Amino acid sequence: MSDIRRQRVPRPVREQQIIDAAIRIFARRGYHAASVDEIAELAGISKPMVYLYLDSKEGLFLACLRREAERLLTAFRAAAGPAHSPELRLRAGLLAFFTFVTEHRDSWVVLHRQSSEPSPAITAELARSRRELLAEVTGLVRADIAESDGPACPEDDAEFVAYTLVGAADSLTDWMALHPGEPPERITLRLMNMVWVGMRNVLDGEVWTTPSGTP
Amino acid sequence: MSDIRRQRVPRPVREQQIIDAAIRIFARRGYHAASVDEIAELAGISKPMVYLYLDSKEGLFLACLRREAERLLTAFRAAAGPAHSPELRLRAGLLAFFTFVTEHRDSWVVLHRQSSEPSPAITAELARSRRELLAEVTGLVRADIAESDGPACPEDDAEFVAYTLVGAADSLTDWMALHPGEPPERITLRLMNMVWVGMRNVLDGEVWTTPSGTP
DNA sequence: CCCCAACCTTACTGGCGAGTAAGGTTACGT
DNA sequence: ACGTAACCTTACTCGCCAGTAAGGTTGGGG
Repeated sequence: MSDIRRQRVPRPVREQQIIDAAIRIFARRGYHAASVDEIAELAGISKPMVYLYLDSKEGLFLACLRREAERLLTAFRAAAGPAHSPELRLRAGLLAFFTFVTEHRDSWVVLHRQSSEPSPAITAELARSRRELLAEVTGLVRADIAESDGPACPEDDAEFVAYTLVGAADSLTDWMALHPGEPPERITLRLMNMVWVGMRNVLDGEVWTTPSGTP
Repeated sequence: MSDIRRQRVPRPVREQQIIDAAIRIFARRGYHAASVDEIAELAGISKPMVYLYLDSKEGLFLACLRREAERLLTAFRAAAGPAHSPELRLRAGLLAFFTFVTEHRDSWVVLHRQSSEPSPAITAELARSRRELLAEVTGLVRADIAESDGPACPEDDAEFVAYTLVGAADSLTDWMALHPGEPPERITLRLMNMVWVGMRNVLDGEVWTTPSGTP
């Protein structure tokens, strides 16, 4: 009848379309529950194409992981690189992160919310991308120590702070979903506000005293 | 040969054994990849028993969810309840949380690291348990506002802080796995240190100025 | 002693989904 | 024009796993 046959498309383009579709489905269903048929259908293609271009379900997932990890890290570095003080770099990095997640929610889910271990290769790639993001943040925190205090930076305290920041940011991702109006700028602002002062406390060694109002 | 026949055991006990096993497997493999056979085997029992006692795979998962959510919340409330100031209550709550996660890592994974949506009932239960934990933390934060400032507490700022805290704590769970020596007390201390001062900033309304060293 | 209820098993079915075999169609270079 | 390589499909196989049917064992109350 209506001769809308499926458009023929060159391989690199098709690959990206498949990966786009895969990210949506993997994010919705999780790795195991996602079916290659469904991904193929969303990509407007039939299943064997997926296997021809990406080898296997695992290969497809790895391709998603690699592409999105690259994107996020690039965005983060591009934002945090040029700023002048460590504080401003961290701010810019966080803003880039929240912007990225706002625009690519599914990517973040695929990258960071996968508890199970589908296969060694996937576990490794997942670990790698997380490590790289953490390393980036840890670097910023370290830079801050170096600049302000000088010596005696406590070994893993920078890492501790980085974990706290990344975890907070991840969780705030959910908060954003509940408050669609909030712009990434405001969230960044509040988080910086909340965390910047305290970071110094931790990095200078703990000084917590049982506090204010003990009746 | 050796006549170690499987012990006969009353129903309520067996149910708990099955749930224990299920939590381990669900945490390791995720909901979909976990097989009921494997759970049954780990529980020292055959598959039909699982269906007899827990109805279905979904029912089994729900039972895990309910039992562990209950445990965690109870531990949290028991710790946070008796302390005197909001600050001490929060500290005690966090300590209880880190202690719980140290002792029941799998439970936390099952409760909080499930991105996919296996079924409406599971999604609902998962959402419920998270909401309750968040509500508990939000309550502590609110109480703090009320005590110190008085009026004009910003609507969702308490919620914002709660999300930050829970996310940070969750992420620090991974950090703990990397540093097996660290006792929950030290982690709690550092987190309080890092976050307590800044919380006030956020709750009093944002006051962030582009900072210190702008060359 | 003997029976019934609670406990437990082996041995199936049925469907879903990863991966594949075999071949059809269009663009493009010559 | 026409062949060939790139693009794409229909129609399977095969294994895994949720869920079930049918029946075996044991202890404790009459």
